[in-house]
Amino acid sequence: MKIVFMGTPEFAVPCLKKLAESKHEVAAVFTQPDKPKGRGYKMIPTPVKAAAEEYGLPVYQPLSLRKGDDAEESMRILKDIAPDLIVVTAYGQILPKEILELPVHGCINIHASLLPKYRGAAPINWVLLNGEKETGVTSMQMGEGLDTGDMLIKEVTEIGENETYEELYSRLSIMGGEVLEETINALENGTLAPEVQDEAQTCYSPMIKKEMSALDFTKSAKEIHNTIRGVTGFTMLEGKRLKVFKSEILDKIASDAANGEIVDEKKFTVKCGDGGLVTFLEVQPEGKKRMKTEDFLRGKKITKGTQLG
RNA sequence: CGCGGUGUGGAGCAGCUAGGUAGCUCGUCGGGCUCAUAACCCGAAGGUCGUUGGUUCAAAUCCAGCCGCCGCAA
Repeated sequence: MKIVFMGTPEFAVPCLKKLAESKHEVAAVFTQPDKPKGRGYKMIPTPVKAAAEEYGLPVYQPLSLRKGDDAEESMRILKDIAPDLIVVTAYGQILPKEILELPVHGCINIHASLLPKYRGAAPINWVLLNGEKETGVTSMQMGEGLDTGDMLIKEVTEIGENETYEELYSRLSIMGGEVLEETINALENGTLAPEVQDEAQTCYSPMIKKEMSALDFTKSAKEIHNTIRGVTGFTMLEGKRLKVFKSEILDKIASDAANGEIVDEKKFTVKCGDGGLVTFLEVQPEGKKRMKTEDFLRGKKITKGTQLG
């Protein structure tokens, strides 16, 4: 089949690789325009662009597919290619109806959740924030609504108790590639069984905002742990920002410490709102590298009773 | 040229804004103690102080450029 791929972040790369290494022809790759990013506003190519270039695939980066000159240009290119299928994985743009209906087999999307739950932009974060026990990847036939299309293939995986966003993200992206492969095989064999999403079970996962990662020690140990896992927590230690990448919940309950107080300066354990205790395992001080707590504590002395936040 | 921080033995840091040949916690190696231990005691190895140039009798410490890493911001 002649396929056009659309995707942007790291998550989409395994899908692109599967396609590029398959017997199918990847006629074009669409990805978001490069953006100045990070210190010094360096222009960074999107991960998908970088991967596409490794395979020598033609890359297009229209500002928009819905309006403007870029949209018209893109439409012309797509019509010219006349793909049998368009695969979309975390592209970051809404496709207009003309494009959805252009390929013979329409457009297929790989989504990082068990639809119809967690439709939307940030399913992986929200699954962790909500402390879900399992999640997965779903492929679907794209319709006009956001993540509302008929489901094709679904794969489930368990979430580890201390699993973080980064870890789950990379696992799901690999699963995404596998689900895509299966979906395309089934499509070719005519064995796909589209399933309509049950609207009653729907829930959305909106984009993450910066404030959401601030640790609120009046909340329970579980909520704090889930915040750290889902969006990376941060708090203030002696007036400086401290990011928290990894943590674990202790079985013990704190005695009489205040919320957000360090109760074990040897392990960096903090008391939470419900009396539960959370130990930070990996942190990053302002202006410093990310490091394990044990390394951090070698250089920085913290004392029992210090208040965070 | 967006703002700011930082670069010191294997790891994390101090020292630097009062220039004078490097220190702490941990790790490593050797030995000891212990029923035993990731515990404790004694000892050792290991650093061109990111890089280039400048000031100086003398620079990790002052000045300039460069490189790298990080926070904020997008």
